[in-house]
Amino acid sequence: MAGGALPGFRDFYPDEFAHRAHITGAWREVARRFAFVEYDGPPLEPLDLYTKKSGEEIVGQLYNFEDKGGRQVALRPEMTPTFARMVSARANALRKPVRWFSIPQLFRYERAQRGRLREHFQLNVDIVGEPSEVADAELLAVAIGIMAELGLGPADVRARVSDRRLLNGILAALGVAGDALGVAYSVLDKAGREPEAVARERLAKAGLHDAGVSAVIDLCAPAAIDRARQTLGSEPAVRESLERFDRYMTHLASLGLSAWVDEDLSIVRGLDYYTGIVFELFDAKGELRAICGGGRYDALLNDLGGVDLPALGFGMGDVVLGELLRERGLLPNAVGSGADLFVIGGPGASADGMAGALELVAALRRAGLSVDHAMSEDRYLAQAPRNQFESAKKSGALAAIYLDEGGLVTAKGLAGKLADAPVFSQARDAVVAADTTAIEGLQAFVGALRAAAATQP
RNA sequence: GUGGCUGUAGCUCAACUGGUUAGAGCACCGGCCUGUGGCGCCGGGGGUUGGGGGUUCAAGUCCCCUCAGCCACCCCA
Repeated sequence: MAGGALPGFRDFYPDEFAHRAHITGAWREVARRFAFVEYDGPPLEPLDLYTKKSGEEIVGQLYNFEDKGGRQVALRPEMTPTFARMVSARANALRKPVRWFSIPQLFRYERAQRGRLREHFQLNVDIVGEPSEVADAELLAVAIGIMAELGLGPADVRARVSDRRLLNGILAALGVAGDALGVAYSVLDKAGREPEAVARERLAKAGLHDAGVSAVIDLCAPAAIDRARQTLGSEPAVRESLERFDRYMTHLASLGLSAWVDEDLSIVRGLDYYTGIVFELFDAKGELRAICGGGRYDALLNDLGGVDLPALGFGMGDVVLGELLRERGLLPNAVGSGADLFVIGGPGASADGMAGALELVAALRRAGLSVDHAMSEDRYLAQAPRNQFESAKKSGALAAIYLDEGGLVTAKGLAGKLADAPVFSQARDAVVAADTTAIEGLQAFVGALRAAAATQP
């Protein structure tokens, strides 16, 4: 279809926006529960904020252009450089540890695919100034807490954890060095996605002998860390990292997260700025891309902002997570307007005409209620009542309200059958005059309907 | 950036080997059954069949280009 959104960009119709709000709402709620505070930065940044550290080749992945002032700019592809700048600028003034989160919309100029668009929303959660592995456990607890908040369990989502320092120690103990080191990282990163034979060939080509090749291949297995505990525990290069990693696992257990977590040395995380414990969240079936990834990057703030503070964080996108929730039927159903009340005509409608309806609408809204109505004199005064009820019902409103006989306004619930529909009447003049008792009565009536609707499937 | 598959109303799909003004259900709008029973009935709007070019008496149907989507690479978020 012509005239749609740009490739890789999404239109959020109300139904889709409700899904997005469901996800971002869970992000905010859990971040708040973990005592993180929200920040944001500009969506458009100087291009060199991203090229300075990553080199010119990253420009191919950026949504960049020259602005009218001749500046080279880019839509932000990630939040970390902005975050690093903001923290660095006030590093001395900020109370440590810093615990911040943000929900930026990020952009990349890449070919769109499933789970991978040119734009997405990504929760960023970061901790700065805390070297203890308790902070690492806390960080993963946030990510898992979000999964639980959205209705996902350990059978749906797995957290895979590793430690770059531990991996480095193990590789050193195995005698992997030089060119082979980079290849070993690549092989681990691609574990399960490339044939073992190809991996072996690449390792051999990098100068490893058969025993070394097999040793690296074995690291891809889930039990690799356990094996290292037994065979390499006494190696000085490994022991310290192993002890730290074990403390981390103990903290996760104390936080009640053991059921979610798998040790897995093949979690390397693409970019090499990670320096310690790293993790990723995947759907348990392994069909989708990673839901979330993060870890410790103790050197990055120094590199980007010139401030030497330990830091760790993760990013969690809305696209893959949304797909998983959709598959599991965990996204909220579509709703109508969600209005509390829909004003329609009634026996008393003709007496006061449209003015009577609008005065009632205005009074109800001043009382804080959400109010919809037909916005047409024809429909209000002339349309058959049953059709007006039909319209009110289709709008998604909880109740219809109309000018009744005897100077009353009557509200009638729209869910279920007529015989069961709750009814509530008040003197019209009292409602329009904002009489406290009348308004509170209506609010209580609406509140009861809302509570009843919330228990429906 | 490379390769493969797909592209008909808002959605799900029809249209025999190319053959009259491209149909249906759902959704939407209006009306009716003089107060809604997740009903019913009548009517309506909406597609230059993704776009462009070509072959043909005739193209949604065949060919080419292009755009978009999906998938696999690449890369990562």
